[in-house]
Amino acid sequence: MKRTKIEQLMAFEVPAERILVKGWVRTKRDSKTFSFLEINDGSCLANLQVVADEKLPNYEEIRKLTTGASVAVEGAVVPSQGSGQQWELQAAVVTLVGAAPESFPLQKKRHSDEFLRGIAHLRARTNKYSAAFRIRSELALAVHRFFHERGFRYIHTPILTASDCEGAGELFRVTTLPPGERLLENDFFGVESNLTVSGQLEAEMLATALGDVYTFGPTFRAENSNTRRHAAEFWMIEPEMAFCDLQEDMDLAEEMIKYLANHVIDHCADDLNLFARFVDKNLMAQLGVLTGSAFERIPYAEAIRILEKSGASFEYPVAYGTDMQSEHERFLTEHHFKKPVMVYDFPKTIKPFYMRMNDDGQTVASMDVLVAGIGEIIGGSQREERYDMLATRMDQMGLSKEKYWWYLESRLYGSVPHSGFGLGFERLVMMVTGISNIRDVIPFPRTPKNIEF
RNA sequence: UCCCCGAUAGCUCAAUCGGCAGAGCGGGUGGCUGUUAACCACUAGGCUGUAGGUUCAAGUCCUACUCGGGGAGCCA
Repeated sequence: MKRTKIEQLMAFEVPAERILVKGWVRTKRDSKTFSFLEINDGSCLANLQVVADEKLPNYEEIRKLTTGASVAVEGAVVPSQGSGQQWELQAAVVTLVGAAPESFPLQKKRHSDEFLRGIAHLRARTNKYSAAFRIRSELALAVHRFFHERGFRYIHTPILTASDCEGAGELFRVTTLPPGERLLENDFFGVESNLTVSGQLEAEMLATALGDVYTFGPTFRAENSNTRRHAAEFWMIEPEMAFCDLQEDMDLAEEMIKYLANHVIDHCADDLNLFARFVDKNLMAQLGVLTGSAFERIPYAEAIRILEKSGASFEYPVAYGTDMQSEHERFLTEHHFKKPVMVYDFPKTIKPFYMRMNDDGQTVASMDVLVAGIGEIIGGSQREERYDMLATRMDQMGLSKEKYWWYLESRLYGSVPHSGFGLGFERLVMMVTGISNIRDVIPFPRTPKNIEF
């Protein structure tokens, strides 16, 4: 008999004579002559209540089942006599698939996130983490749907690269040299190579061929960051659009965030409800603001003026020409505007070489999207498409035009205005679930000194 | 990397001024009950993160280290 997933069973409209369910025991309650088993198979948040009667030939064994054991149950789906669930499974056959000794660390009680991080191989069996990873899966699907519906092509950019100065942080070296060997010409690629910190430069090449493209893949940063919103390995979504200016870039960023949030609201109601009840009481209100209001758009210079006139006391001074600190970003999005804010046209001195120079010669066509609780969730820009201007900027910032010859050359042949941005996928999952630590939205997170699982 | 906080039973946490190491949950045993964070009784479970130091006496005070959390920087 083919097994029925609990998610499907919960949607039954009429009883069923015989079905097969397989899953893990979440808890067991014993009566005098029978036992209730709560079975979860990961297909949804809900458990299935199984009624196992003492007449079953292996009832002695069932009586000894503990939390964590895996079982297969065959029986009839009937309306539940108790309240709390519509259906229950009247067991005809209960088979123990894998026992769980009393050392099983997950109990039917609340555990701390810190404890669960130490048992990452088991924590997905809890309500909170299975819900988080189901939402993560659903969000990934929604990303592809969003772009597909708009005629974007999904492209795969290299994970191994020789780029070493894209201005996006420290790099993980990749080598096949034995320890101690230092001769780069003997290395696999013959040059220094690293894990990618961004697929943007390659995505630009594809955008100027396919039109609208996006990447969605792993990204690696060797920064020694110890915060709740940084990981050494994370997934990034990077759309890149030909014939697109900064305004259109911001339009897409706003539309995308709203689309993704709405998708989860529409498709993950049960899982989302868990987070709204137990993780972040303000979650639904936050998502309402996110999906229901136009994002504020202000130039960097105006953001600085607002901060200067705010009267708020900041630990770090507000000054034109410097990067905004976390506290400044939080003030803008959480206190001043109370909704997502897009800051654009940053001074050229604090942004990378590839961003398009504005007519004022001082600012570049860049933008950050700031949201409450997370901070910067998107960073993007219109790219410098003018060959001479790009070459000048590379010289000014000390980049090798020889090494990036192909990037520069793309501006020589049919160059077009184009724009794109990077969206941190994990920060998106955090935003939608209210989970406050990035380590809890990645099944097996990689952070400094943490690669055990 | 810097600043702050923490580490006590399998888990979540108590332990007053430095004075006998505690509870709930989970485990085991027995009871009760169409139960649903089930309930009731009994029971086992500890080198208080590691290494030093102060003291008649350290979970508690001091030093170093390890691990964890929060904040900052870097960014997505």
